[in-house]
Amino acid sequence: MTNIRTRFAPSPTGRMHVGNLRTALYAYLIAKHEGGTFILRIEDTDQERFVPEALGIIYRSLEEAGIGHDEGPDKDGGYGPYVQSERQAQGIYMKYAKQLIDQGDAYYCFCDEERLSKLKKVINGKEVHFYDKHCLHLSKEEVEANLAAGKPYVIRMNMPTEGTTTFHDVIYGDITVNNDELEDLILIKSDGFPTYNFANVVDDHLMKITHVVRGNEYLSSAPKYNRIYEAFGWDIPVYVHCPLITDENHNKLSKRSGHSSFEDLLEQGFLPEAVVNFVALCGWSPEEDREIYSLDELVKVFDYRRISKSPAVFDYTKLRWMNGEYIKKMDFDAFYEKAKPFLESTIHRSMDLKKVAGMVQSRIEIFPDIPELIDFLEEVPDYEIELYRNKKSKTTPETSVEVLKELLPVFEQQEDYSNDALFAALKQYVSEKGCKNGYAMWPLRIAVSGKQSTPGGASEIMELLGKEESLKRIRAAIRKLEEALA
RNA sequence: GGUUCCUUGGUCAAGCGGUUAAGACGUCGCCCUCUCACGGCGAAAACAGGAGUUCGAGUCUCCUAGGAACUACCA
Repeated sequence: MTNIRTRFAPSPTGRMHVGNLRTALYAYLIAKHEGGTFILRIEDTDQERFVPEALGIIYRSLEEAGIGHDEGPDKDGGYGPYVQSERQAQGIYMKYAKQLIDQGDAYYCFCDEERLSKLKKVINGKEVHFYDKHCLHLSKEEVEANLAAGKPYVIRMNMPTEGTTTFHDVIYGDITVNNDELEDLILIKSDGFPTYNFANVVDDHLMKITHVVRGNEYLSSAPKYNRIYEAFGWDIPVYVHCPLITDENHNKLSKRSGHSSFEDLLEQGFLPEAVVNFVALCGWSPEEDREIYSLDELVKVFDYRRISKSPAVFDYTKLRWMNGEYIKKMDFDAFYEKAKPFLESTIHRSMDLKKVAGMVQSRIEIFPDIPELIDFLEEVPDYEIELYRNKKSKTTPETSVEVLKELLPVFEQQEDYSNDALFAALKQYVSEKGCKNGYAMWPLRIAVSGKQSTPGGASEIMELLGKEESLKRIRAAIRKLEEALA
């Protein structure tokens, strides 16, 4: 079996779209599953859209995702350079384009914008372009004269107008189009840079890419690329087109959704492993019935033939769930380190933050969930006394004052403010009074937290708060209730 | 408009001619429980429609409908 070589070929124009992340992941998994080579190539042929920071984003994102490349701009594997602008500077693309011209498969085109715009049509509010092969019919002399005069030009592929072209995709099968649908696409732009179409084909061949993994948006143009391969007489790689990832409206996931890029997600408090896991399952499913996979496990089980054809909606809610699963499985110390900033920004009084972290670990899905869960530890929020009314515990504001007043001296005398000791004291009170746990626990919890639900119960909260603050809160609650009931 | 692709519950999806049509998220209910969460158990919820082929179709073919992508000197 030949060595599998796949590549991820982003263009440095901004943040890493989750669709791109998934493409990178699949390309990586396909290679690694077979012990192959994964290559990073930078497609910076569009100077206008190029943003320098994007390079850093690409490296950082791949690293955070754990998707390491074997070859790339920073790791020469003998197929460099791995940046297209550098390859362009070496004249690689022009050399191949000229070969095509010599063969009669491509031609110079001197049409200016004015002429081109006359070929545009607007159908249903959309601009539709087509090129009429005008410059194909230029005589050799005319071409020479134009070139000598320094007239700007592009190089176009001369597509056949009769017959059909078929290409094969592992996911979608055979796709056949009529050749008259094929446009004479531009190979080299007037600034001397290659287009994506051309650079991609040339580089994939030169870098011996065996499996081309890319988004489904290229599916309809794929037959055109086949013509280029054929004109050169090159082997056509295995195509793996991945289905689109869409938003809830089934449109291409865009920046407007607020979570379209890997960086967005990390900023929102998601763990990179969780995002990778989630994105792997967006458009692919394992043979076994299971959801949680580490990257290494994915490498083992990934079978690209199980990639699905239909587009997948990006389910933010499920991502949150999955992130929660990863958080619950985190080693406590690691969790604490990640949670610390959120803990410290909401709690300023002295308290055992590790205990707080422990209470919160099974209750959050992303780290930014922490503050609103524990804000009451810093300060009791303003609350309605109706909170004291609880059907199941059979409590009302009236029963609550009574209980709190009876409990106050108990806790004033209590010296050991550990959870266990406090809970024992409460149990004793409950059994002496002959009531249900909740009858006492509920009002006490409300008194010290001011919230309907809290991470941890009354005694756990009091342990964190300590004696002084706990008593202060109980007294304040009694006052609040008495005033309201008076 | 043209071309291409897609179509199983709200969402991700399994299924590859014979199943009570999995599972997960979400939703709801119950249990556990000092509230909530975790955990456990359970429920509601789907083969877009129509013709064929076949003893038998979610699975194969065709048509219709819906959706999406592409249709750039962007990738």
